[in-house]
Amino acid sequence: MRDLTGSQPAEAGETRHTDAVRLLSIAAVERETGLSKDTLRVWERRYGFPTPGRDPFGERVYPIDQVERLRVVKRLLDAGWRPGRLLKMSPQEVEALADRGQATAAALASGSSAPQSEPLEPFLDLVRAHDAAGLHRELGRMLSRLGAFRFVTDLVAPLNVAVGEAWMRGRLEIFEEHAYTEEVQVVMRQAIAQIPVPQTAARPTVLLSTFPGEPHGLALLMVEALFRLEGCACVSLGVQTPLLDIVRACQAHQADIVALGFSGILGAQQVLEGLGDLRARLPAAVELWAGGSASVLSRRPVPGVHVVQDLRSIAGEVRRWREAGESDRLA
Amino acid sequence: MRDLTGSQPAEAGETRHTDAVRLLSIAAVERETGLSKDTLRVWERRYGFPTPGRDPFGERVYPIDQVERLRVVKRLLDAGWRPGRLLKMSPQEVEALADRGQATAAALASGSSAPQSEPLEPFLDLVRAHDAAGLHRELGRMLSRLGAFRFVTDLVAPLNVAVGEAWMRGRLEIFEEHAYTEEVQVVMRQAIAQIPVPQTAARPTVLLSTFPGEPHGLALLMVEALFRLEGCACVSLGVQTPLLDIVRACQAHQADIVALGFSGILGAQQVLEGLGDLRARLPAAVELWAGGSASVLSRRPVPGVHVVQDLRSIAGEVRRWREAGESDRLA
DNA sequence: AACCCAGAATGTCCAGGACAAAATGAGGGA
DNA sequence: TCCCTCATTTTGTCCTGGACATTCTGGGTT
Repeated sequence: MRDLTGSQPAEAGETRHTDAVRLLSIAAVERETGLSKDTLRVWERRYGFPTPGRDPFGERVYPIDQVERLRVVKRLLDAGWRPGRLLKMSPQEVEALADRGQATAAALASGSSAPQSEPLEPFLDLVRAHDAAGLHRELGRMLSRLGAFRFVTDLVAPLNVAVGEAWMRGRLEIFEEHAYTEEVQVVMRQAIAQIPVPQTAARPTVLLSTFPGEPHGLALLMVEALFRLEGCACVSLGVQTPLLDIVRACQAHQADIVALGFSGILGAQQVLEGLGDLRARLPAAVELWAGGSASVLSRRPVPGVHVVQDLRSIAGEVRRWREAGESDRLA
Repeated sequence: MRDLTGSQPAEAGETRHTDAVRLLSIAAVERETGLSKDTLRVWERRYGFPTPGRDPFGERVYPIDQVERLRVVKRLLDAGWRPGRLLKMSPQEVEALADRGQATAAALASGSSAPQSEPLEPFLDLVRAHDAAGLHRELGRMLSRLGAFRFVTDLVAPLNVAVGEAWMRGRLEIFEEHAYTEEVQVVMRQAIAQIPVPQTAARPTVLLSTFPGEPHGLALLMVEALFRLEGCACVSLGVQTPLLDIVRACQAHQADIVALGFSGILGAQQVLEGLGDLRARLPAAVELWAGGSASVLSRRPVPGVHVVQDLRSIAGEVRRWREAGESDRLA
């Protein structure tokens, strides 16, 4: 493997070191940005950006700042912009756009659908202060104060957005984001453990997972908590389950609903193709729910796939399922 | 979109629908098997397998049974076999190999290092029965009965090996392994939560993570539990932290020990280079511990890296650190 | 306004060549 | 016998440049 992202031996010398840290191979950029190698090459050919250098073997090496710009571009792409325009703009213009674009998106998220989100700054401060214990304590406190439902919808969800945003802008180190995720996960699992388990075989039975390539599992925990609060039986497969295995698991567990999370790292085409494919393989009686921050979901509906726009709507949707199912099952 | 794998509407007729479920695009095969598109194409060119058909646009379509065979091949590949041999064999030979091949490695692992393991079969039966609730209950019971230490060393560790091996042999579906991992993770976090937190700033402070490309986080939880039992302060970054961020986190958290897990997914060279590089970047006073099932660790020692062969030895090693540190700090 | 269509834009696929990294195996000491 | 070294084979990833289905855009028409 010719990975230049930091696996050089220590003896390689300082220059090499510095280079290794600042330069990424095309595979690494694919991992970091979610843009496929094909796309990266064709952008270079067509639009003249990115402009990677070449290593001694003639292979592309991407400077870290171009990778960061690519990340922003990816975000704007998801927001509906088109590459032809974005890639001809100067880095400053792109930055400005990102600021503006996010402002509207943030307003949309916190203004209309999150009317009374908790103040987030104190938590971000704890993350930046590397105070894991303090973050844990404060999250636990908020869990007790708000209850599991509001904890998820009013605190964790907007906080995730804020942290993701800060990370994308370079306002947060990767390790800080990792530590945050870990701590939230601990508290989320604690929250789930506190939800009483229904005595009898509960319906609907919900199968939770993500597609391969989608490593973001935090949202899964949040959704699991909300389903559990509604008295559903949940089976989580963790992240990155191959499609064929989701089908098998659905059969094995007699699931009524398959719920999948999408963070936006997967390409639009991959998401749509995968959902369509899965829909075709699942029995028609099984509902397929998709949610998450990936904007493809709301922009292009997939027949037979139920898009959950807002965490808060899960309760209502479960009620819908129960009412619909009742009449079906009686028939 | 040229997807033939499942985005057909249900009304498209039976034949069409059957095709959609039976044939996968190269992107779908990549998703299902984890083999890259490049690899799939080059195998076809070199070894004559797989032998996908072509759709009306000249693009590869893989029959589902070839995809299944590719999944078996991928498993054997991970077990150390080489494609050149595997792909020239008949499907039957490959199947036979999947059964036989792992017997040796498994005997080696479970025979010597787990002298008084708890009986594992009941747990494997629960996994195979898809009884998540039962598995949860029994694990919880064992946690109470054995205590956290023996729960980790005598039950979870050998159980992980057994599950991994069962999967290798094709005795366990991927989704069953996923469900198992998820359930164990829940109980492990519960176990960790029960360990009392030391009042004062505890030493050593341990930073836990894995390298990029190493997604196996269960072992991290087990190690965290053992460190916590020894009264250490733990900061877990979750999996896949870039090397530089490990260094930064180490600095930010004033860690005394950096502990990394290796499952064997990463190549030998990547592991050794990464460890050497990290060692060079960390202050000399910070110890670097590496553990896990990756065999490289025991075969080739890295100067300045402490290899932890057995989970049971962590307690003793922490004691060693404290004693050594005491004299250092007094000096 | 609603609809439609030509042309531009865009992502994915293909072929076949190249080559570094990893694995293998033979040969030569300790 | 065991271990190390070095040449050879194997194997995955990257490259170039081309093709094309699909989606989007921007008129023009009903």
